[in-house]
Amino acid sequence: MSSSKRSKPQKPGKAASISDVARESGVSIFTVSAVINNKSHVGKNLRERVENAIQKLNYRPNLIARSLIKQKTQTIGMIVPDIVNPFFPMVVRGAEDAAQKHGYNLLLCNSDDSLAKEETAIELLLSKRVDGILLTKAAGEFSPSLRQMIEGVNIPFVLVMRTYPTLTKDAVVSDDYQGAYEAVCHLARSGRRRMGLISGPLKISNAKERWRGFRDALEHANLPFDPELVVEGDYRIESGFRAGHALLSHRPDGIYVANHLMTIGLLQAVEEMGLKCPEDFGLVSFDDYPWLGVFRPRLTTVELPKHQLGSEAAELLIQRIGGNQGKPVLKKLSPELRIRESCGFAQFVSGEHRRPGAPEPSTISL
Amino acid sequence: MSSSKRSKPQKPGKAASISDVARESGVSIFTVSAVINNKSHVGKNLRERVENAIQKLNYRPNLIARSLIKQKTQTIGMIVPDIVNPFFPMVVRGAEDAAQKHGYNLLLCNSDDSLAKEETAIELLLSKRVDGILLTKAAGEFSPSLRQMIEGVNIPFVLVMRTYPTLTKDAVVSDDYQGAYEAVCHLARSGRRRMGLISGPLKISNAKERWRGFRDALEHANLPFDPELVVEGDYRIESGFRAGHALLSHRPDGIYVANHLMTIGLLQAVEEMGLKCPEDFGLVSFDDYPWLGVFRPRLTTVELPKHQLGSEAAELLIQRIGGNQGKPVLKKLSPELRIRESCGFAQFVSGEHRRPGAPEPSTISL
DNA sequence: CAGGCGTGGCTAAACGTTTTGAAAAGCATC
DNA sequence: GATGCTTTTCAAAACGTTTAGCCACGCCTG
Repeated sequence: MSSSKRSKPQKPGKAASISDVARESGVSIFTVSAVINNKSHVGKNLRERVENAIQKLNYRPNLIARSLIKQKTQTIGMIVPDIVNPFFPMVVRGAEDAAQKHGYNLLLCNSDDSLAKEETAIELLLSKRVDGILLTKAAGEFSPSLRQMIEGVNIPFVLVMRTYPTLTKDAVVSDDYQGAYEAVCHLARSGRRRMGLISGPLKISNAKERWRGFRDALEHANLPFDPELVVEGDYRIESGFRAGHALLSHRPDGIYVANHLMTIGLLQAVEEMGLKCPEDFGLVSFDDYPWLGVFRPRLTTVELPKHQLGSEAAELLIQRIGGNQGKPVLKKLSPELRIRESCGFAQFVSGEHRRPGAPEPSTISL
Repeated sequence: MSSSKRSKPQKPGKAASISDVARESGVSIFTVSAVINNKSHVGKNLRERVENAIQKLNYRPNLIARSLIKQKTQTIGMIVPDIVNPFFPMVVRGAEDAAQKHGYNLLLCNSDDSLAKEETAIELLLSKRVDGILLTKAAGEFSPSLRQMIEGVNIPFVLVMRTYPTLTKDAVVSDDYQGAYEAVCHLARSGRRRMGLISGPLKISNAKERWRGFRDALEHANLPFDPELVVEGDYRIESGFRAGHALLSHRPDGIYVANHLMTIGLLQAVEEMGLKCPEDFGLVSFDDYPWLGVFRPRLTTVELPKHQLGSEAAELLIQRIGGNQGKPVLKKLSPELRIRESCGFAQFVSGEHRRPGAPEPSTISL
């Protein structure tokens, strides 16, 4: 109750500050702070007084001020190409869950796979002093100045889904090579011979990996690699549609598509051309989604552990933030081949309809 | 170059601060600050010296410190039930685009439609002193203490997609009543008589609105409202599946489903029961998605302007942050009926396949 | 030459926390 | 009563900005 030296009264519209609480309960700021962070060395008596004042004033510590002094914001920045691409929500969710668990929040940015937007986003995140950044890098190099910035300031980065040759940072990716390899091997096992690929942009690491997996699987199966049967798309629906037209005109009997959106485009092209899957060609796609249950034919896919990808990346980042030094780590998560109808491997396909949530009809964990 | 009184040297691992720049360029902190915020009153000479120093030190203003003094973080919090629900990514994207445009960032939280998680999230966002909050409210009341907190601290909220009776805040929603009304009218026009509804949780405003639209459309069409033909789901796939089984056993000849995920579940039930759409019943769903192009039959849907929903909400919020006082606003955005095959309104369905990106076969803007 | 005024720059206070170093208080021991 | 040891409390410095208030200077005006 006694008046401190320079305590100003709390303004009406403003949230209470720690000094308001101190004044209200007649103790010093230090004691209030101690109570908040419940340090042991506060007397029962005072602690109660302070807690009452906190209740009464509806006090809530200002984390901005805390961030300033602690030099930690408990926030991590996450940059994805586009949250609307159905691949990313689950990754973001995984990251958010892990972040949450450790008391971090997620500042989300979309780069649209544009280097310029990516740079702007990173600069902003650095200015906001996030504790670390999860980055699904757009294709292309950082500008030298940004690069210098990144090296200079000492906050950890973890690359998600895409590695980058000249960027020696931690990365959490799916084993895309393996996924593609198994997918194509499976097509070969089901009797396909003229194998086509709708690839992602080869400047992006995972597209390149899937391309390599495709190629090596052909070699392994003693099948020819025909450049005519490889079309590069950009991971979007429209490009899958165009690539589908281009590819199907060469009559492959097996197609592997490197992501879900392009598969949607492809299937539209397929219908337009009056072709049938799996009769005319076998199909394996990447990424699995709940709504695939409604697609006909049921798609054989290589499913990536999307949630895990996000959560492990966040966990790793948080470890780094916590001071865990050491060489950059490359973590590869195993994809999982889910065999359904579109590959034409009939014996694997159970006739009964699968209830939602029930186990997959056939699953090969790679 | 001259030594200031109490300037400490920059530590190696740390990012440069404004005082480092001041020392480097031999001016006061004030001048550096003026240059950064390019105030007019700085001489050309000094300005250049300062800019060089900024370059050299790779200086980047600390927005945390700025936030502390300006009492603005240039950050808005956004709480959605689950970013993995395909409805929300586009809404979030809309919000992010608008936020970005005005120099704000998005702090994203998932509530899983749980009141507890929602409260935790709001408290955290308030502590982090976001400038405003975009909220898709979970069903249920705020706890009194949180409510008091929200009223006390003076930051604006904008409700997204869902209003809430006892919460007099701004809201941006879709006109769900109208959307449902038109959907059901359309089913009636195409000759359906026994109309069924798979509804969302009626505690959620938009589910209730869609329910009302359904009921009134029946009345308008002189059709009976049969409680047996109304099943309440929870907006998830699984519930659509169960609701589908329950509903179809009563043989409706027209079904309106209140969101996309439940439609997926329904379609699985439909197949399992060996029924055909649109032969056995007409179907209209809510929300449109790119992958619907692959669904058969093509779904007639009521599309919501998802991106706009997010961006208008963010714009409104930012206006409020900017000090725009006034009564709470309720903004309703018009949905759009996209007629395809599933409603069985054959004459509207063009035979040719629609290319991606091409205009919809038939669109009725409500 | 006094007074007024714009220009360009500075000092210092403020924002709301954490934390260091020290002091006061309580208590047992010598 | 001095000494030492804990326990409890405090005042003040820091974090990196913005900004109000002030001052020195030069120029014009009367």
